[in-house]
Amino acid sequence: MRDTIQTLLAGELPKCALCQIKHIGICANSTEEELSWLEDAKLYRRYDAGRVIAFAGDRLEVVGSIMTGIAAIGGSREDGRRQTYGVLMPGDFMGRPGRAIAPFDIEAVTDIELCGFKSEIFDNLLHKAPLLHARMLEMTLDELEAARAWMMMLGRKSAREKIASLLVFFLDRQRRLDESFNSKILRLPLTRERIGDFVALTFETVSRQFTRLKRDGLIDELGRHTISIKDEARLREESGADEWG
Amino acid sequence: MRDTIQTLLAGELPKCALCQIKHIGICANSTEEELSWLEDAKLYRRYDAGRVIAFAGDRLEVVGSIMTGIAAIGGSREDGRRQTYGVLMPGDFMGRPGRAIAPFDIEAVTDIELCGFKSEIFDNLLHKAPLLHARMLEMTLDELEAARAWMMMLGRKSAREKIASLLVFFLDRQRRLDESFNSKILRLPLTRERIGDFVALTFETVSRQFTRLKRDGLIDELGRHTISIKDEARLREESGADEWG
DNA sequence: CGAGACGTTGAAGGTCTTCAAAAGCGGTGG
DNA sequence: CCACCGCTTTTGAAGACCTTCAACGTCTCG
Repeated sequence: MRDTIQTLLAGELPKCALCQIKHIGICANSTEEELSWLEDAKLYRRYDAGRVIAFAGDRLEVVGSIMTGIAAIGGSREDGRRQTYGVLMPGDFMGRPGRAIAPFDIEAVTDIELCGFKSEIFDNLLHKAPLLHARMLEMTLDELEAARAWMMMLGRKSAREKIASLLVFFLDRQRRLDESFNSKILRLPLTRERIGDFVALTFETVSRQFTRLKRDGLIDELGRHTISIKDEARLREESGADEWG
Repeated sequence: MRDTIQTLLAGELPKCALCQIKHIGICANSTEEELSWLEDAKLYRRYDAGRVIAFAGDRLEVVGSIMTGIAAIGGSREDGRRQTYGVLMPGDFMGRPGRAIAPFDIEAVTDIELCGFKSEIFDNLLHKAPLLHARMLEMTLDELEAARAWMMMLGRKSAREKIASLLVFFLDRQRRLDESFNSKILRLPLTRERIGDFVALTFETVSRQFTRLKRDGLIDELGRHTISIKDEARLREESGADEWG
């Protein structure tokens, strides 16, 4: 994070060629020409952990790809009930093209580095760059699929299944991000409350389920927010595995 | 339905110009040229009520726009738990472009007429018709937004709020479909069980909530599957209205 | 070290589910 | 036409699961 700031100050934007997420991001399928357009337009942004990047209804001036860190998309209601609708992790795209108003809250869960574009400029690029457009559609369809798989969990799973599902979900995401990574150690930088927002449980229930999963030997907690998966097969089984393929 | 079959046999496909959903469907923004391509490629399909159009994992040979009727996208698990992820109503697009395998079950809730395309042909059209592609992206983004709004309901709403939400949802959809339509009468051709799949409740709980909403004077049931909205304001209020704008 | 946020655990209570029975509705065939 | 069957719906009672309320423990950081 200090590196990035220095880099920005020095005016040396990291090259796309060196980008960690170029093979999974919005730019993954673009031609050299399209990439050069993107490279010219991009601007890095940082958001500190805990910062609300946008409240539902806000204009979102900058859209773009998460490079590092995690953001959460969610909503809340007057009485305080909250629900996380999805997470944005490295490679994911933040913001809706073609509509500047954010439909939901977006919050930086950890520190975030964004490879961003002013939203009007990105919209223009989208129109003149067909492969970028196609990738956008593909990613949106994937997200829709993921959102639907999530519904089964929200609506029909027990508390234990929900927590197991969450762990499997993040484990798979972590692995997808770094294919070489096959560790059983999961970093989960979320408070119990935020986990509850995610799977629609109270933080007390989340806590209880964690202690039971530990007691049953499926997982172990190494440090705050660091989980060791002791029995992945059973964890998957208990998550009601058929979903989110 | 007999009409349609005869029409098909006679080779007289209804013209796009006369189409009821042309202003909301996938073709809504296309140029004359793109429309002519679509018109040449289109083929009508009918599915009877109750028919499973595709099971999760099936190849979906035909994709396209729902012209009349309702389809449900959902999933189920070995133990019988089921969840509906979304409905397809006139104007909605059925099937995922670029991937022939259906990720979820698709079932015809009522009789359906589909303005369809063989999936490879549609994919090709999508590549050469930029406005069609843009519309596809727009519709997918809308669906994603709707799916996320739905999550708040699944995760955080009480049984009563869920049923109220469902009624408001279908009322709004019905009105959007036919702008002139401002009736307080809602046709809801779903069994209690299917409603339960939708909002993640058992059919018994659905039934109980309906009788309470009737008892409280918010709604009335005219006939099987026909609901009169007696107090729309309160129904909206009780649905926890901020969602699905 | 103290304050504040986060986490754990217990007990009580509420909401929804499960199990069960009966009634309503629609279609079919005698 | 009515009796009968299956499917849907309603309603009740019991029970499970999660939440709520409350207290205490733990970690981190000024």
